[in-house]
Amino acid sequence: MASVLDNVISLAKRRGFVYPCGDIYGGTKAAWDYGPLGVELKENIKRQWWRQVVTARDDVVGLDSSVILPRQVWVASGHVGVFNDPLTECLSCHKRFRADTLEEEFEFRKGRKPAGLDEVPCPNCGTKGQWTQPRDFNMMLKTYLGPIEDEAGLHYLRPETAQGIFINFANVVQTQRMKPPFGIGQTGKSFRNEITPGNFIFRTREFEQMEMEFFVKPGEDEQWHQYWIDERTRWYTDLGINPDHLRHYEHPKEKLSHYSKRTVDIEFRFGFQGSDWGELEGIANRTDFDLGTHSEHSGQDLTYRDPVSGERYLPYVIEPAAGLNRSMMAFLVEAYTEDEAPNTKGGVDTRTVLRLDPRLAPVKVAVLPLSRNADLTPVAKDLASGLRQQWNTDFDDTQAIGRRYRRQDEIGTPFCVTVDFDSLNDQAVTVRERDAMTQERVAMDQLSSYLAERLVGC
RNA sequence: GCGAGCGUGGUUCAAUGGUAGAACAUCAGCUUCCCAAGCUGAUAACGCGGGUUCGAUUCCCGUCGCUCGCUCCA
Repeated sequence: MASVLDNVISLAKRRGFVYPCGDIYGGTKAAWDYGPLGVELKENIKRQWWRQVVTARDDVVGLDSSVILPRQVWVASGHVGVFNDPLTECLSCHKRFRADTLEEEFEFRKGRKPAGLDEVPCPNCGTKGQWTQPRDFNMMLKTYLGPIEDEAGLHYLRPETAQGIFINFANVVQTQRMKPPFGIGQTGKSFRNEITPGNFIFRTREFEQMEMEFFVKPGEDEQWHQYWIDERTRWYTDLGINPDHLRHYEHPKEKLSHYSKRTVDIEFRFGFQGSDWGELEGIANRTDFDLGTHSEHSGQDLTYRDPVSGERYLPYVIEPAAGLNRSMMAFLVEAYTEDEAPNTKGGVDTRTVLRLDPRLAPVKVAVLPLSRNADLTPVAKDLASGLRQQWNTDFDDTQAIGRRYRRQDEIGTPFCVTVDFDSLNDQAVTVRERDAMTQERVAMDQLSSYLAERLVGC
């Protein structure tokens, strides 16, 4: 029995949302390319995020920083240390552990340092001393700038977009005259050598983030944290996610990241095997860790001086960090529905409909001549090229009209415009709406304003 | 990276140690065609490499990819 998730994945591949990367050469592990419809959907999601978090506010500005950054940035951020764990694997049960943690725990229990890993039993299965050589698991992707591959050219691809914001904090404060509380938002690709990629586009080594760092006065951080948790949750529900399919996950204190005081995840009910829920977005209180560590490592004073009180402080940071590819998957899962629809044969068909919010739908309007015909086709083509200046518009005159409606339903197109033989006389067309399948006769010269009323924000 | 399972057109399924068959989908034509209609025709697959063999999609090995597990976290 195929799950909704399976159906969504197969629809995404079949209709050109997502393709396996490097397909013709056998593929690349857990990497995906976004097809013509996928890139539209992704861009639409990004645009809605940018609107809510950046342009619709007077206290947030945007940024687009480099993907490749020097090693020192990642030393300061803690990523070189944190993502460089020497891991060893039990030869018996194949569980992996941090080698240094194993030795520390041994010392804690026995009161002395172990002579080597040979002496340490596996915490999982108890087998003693059967370990692989500890290996570095560096989560960051390396590259070398300059033609010679040496240490001096060693750079990392960013594992998060956030650091690009922190190192530009002073630039933005100076040039934009920003005063806390204020934020800097950025979308873009990040890279992590995940141990366990998978679940379609949910976890990949190359992925796209939508992050915003909101700088506040210490002491005001907790209320702003809650504010952004609420704002960001509302964003998802406003774009059509059922609140029952969302939940908040509070990270337990002992599992918090090295930079975080409190983190709350927004999770979506994806319906994965094993655990249904998966994280869409983490909203972290990063305290003054980042500005502090960059002050220290760079030697640049990143404190903010309040011009009224004269007070100097290092702002705290509230970070809503969302995964674009994940949210695209969530919107697809949420939108996917199968209806029973009567067909002309007197039977019942399954009608697959992507009930995407019109703002997210890759195609807004499809223009369909009732049949391929020397009179109808040119009229419909003209109509389509007019609409295309404003909205992403499909034109389709193949096969039967019913089939074309279903095709558009499957990719979530909110409106289909049908040009028929009456149109040639009355200068009007039939507008068919996706969800209710209602049909309305609209004069051609009114069509643009008719659609504009129904495609607000697109 | 390790362990287990799996790889046949776009999708879902067949068959076979003697070079693959169907349905749906797609495309073209006919049909004044409003919810996957009909008729005719067409395109299209054994993941890749090696071995055994007269001959491999089938057996063996390797590799690549997918799924699940190792908690990675957007």
